[in-house]
Amino acid sequence: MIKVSLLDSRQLVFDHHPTAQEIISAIDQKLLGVAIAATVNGIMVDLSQVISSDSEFRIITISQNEGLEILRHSAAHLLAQAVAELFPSAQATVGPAIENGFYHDFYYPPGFTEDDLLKIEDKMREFARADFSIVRSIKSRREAREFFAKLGANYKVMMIEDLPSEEISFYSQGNFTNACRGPHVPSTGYLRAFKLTKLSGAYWKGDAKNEMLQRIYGTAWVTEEELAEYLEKLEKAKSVDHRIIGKKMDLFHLQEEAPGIVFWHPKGWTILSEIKKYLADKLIKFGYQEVSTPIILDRTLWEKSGHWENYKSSMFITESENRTYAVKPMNCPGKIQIFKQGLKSYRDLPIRYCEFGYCHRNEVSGSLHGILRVRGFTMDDGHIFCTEEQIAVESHQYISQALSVLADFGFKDDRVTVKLSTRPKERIGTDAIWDKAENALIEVLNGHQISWELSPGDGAFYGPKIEFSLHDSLGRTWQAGTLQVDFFMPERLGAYYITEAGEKKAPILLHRAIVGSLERFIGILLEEMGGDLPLWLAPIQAVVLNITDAQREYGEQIVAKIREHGYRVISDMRNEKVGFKIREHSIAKIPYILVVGNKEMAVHAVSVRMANGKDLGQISVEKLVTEVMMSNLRNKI
RNA sequence: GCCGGUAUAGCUCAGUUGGUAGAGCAACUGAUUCGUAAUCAGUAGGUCGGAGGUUCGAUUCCUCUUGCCGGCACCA
Repeated sequence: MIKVSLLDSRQLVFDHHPTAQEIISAIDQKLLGVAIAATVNGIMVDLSQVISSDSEFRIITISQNEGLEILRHSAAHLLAQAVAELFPSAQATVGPAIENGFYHDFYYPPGFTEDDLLKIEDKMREFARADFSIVRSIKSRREAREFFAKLGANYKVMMIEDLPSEEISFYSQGNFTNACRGPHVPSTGYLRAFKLTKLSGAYWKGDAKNEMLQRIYGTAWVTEEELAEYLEKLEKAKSVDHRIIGKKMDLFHLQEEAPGIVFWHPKGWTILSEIKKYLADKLIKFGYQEVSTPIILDRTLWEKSGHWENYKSSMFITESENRTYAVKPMNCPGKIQIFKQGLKSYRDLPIRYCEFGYCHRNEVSGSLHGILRVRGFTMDDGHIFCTEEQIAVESHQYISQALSVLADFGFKDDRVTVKLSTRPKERIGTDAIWDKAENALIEVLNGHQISWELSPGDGAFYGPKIEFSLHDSLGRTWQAGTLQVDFFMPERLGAYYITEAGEKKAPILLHRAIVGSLERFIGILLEEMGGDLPLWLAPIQAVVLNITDAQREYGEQIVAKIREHGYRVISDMRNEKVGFKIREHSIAKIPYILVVGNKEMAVHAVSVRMANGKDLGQISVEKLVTEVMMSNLRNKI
């Protein structure tokens, strides 16, 4: 008895080894065929190949993800087929499956328009309805090259040259044939739920030095329901976009005169200040001393540090009285100047400075994104001057501290991606030093109960780094915290300490941040919480509203009383109905809505309603501020 | 920076063969004094992102430009 498991968790049972055709006919076409794949002599193939040969084979089940990947890859082929039909001069290049969908790149200098996208999608549906069989065949490298050369498909010829194998598999559907590793669904009719989503440019081989191709993105699912669900999810994610929340909650704005530099409104600045206060307090407890360094520094300092050479084009430069200055893109050269004041002994190390430095980087225009990627940002920057022997302990502490801080904001391990970025092509220092630094970080990472991944070549020019990344509402990742080992900068800037043996030696510098840019962190936090900030971060923590003018004076007394206890409270004594006011403040996400009417005034109390609609009933003002709100404040999250 | 979009009232958006613009919400004024997510009526509000061009006439067509959006590339 042979069991065949399908993606929708049905099982088919055969009393003999079924052929692929038998399996396909046993599957209700309205359900799913892509669930199955087969192995022939242990090599995974797709059913179209099995149909074309009489080999013995064994049915295996594949995971839903693998099935979807095959489906999406086939959707990319369908897209290429449609483009080939409608735009014969467009040359197809690569078209892989990606998370939630697929894309395909084309060399097509005139460029596609959004109208073209609709036409292409229609053509794809037409071809899907035609239900072309997808048939696999093999060509030699020479045959493959000739095949594409005849079509004038130069990019395909280049791709063939790059393939290691001499035997190249091809897939045909209708009159469209493409080289492809496969596997694919058996026929185009399996593609039922797909949609082209966006149009973009992308560099050939991902290199900005190469020509730009046209990239068409799409999404594909097994069923129409799943497709609709996915599109709905995307819509929903848009509603928690930090840019929209920021506007609705009146937190900040950006304007044309300062692209990428934030105007913080009172409420937004309150959030930033609270986070800064929290972090400053934590850092003191972690053994740091807070400092502040100049925002504008002479060019010669940046030349010594190496930034002038490496990042001049993205630094803001200013001149005065024949001197050239740069607005600081980072805080380390400044902090090194503080370290250099006075003579330091090995006994003083480690020295930990922290600084909430306001840095500016002239990021290229296309990279700006709300407050997640800006040109002016506040870093929770910290620098540890230490000996080589202290690297491990300090790094270890940093990771524990970073994880605990992120957890305080509600980011559990699964919301955080940890990466180790190693030596880049452009770098300073010898390989031996890089080996040492990278190995030190690997050891530290392995000493923690966290999963991490390697990101080769992504380190800074002066050292490797550990990165903590967070995700936005659409799943894009943004770097937050980072720890960077730097063997070079203190030396370049002439910083040293006196060793036990009485010699001068440059300290190791650990650059580290936990939330990174406060701007970015707030953006992510807003998206993560959908704007529902915990009490300690809420810009306005309570609002007192009256029912009629009779309680106006009483209401103002309550406001004064709550404010005395240090809470951010406002009054709303407008001549409006209670329902109207409650609605407004609920939308504004004020955690405590306090209603005062004659009943409350009589017993010196307030009626407490939470923003989420929960009614706590009448509570005395004293109890509210000393117990109810206080206990909520203690819960960080 | 590159590719493709996009910019209309404080906000969200309408506005097609080119004839100087509308709605809802917000704001303001008046009435209403009300018990847990929208009381009613009225008023005001825009050199249609900026510059140039075509035209008798441009929010609309063309060119340039700036910001923003989605990707690509970049991210010390």
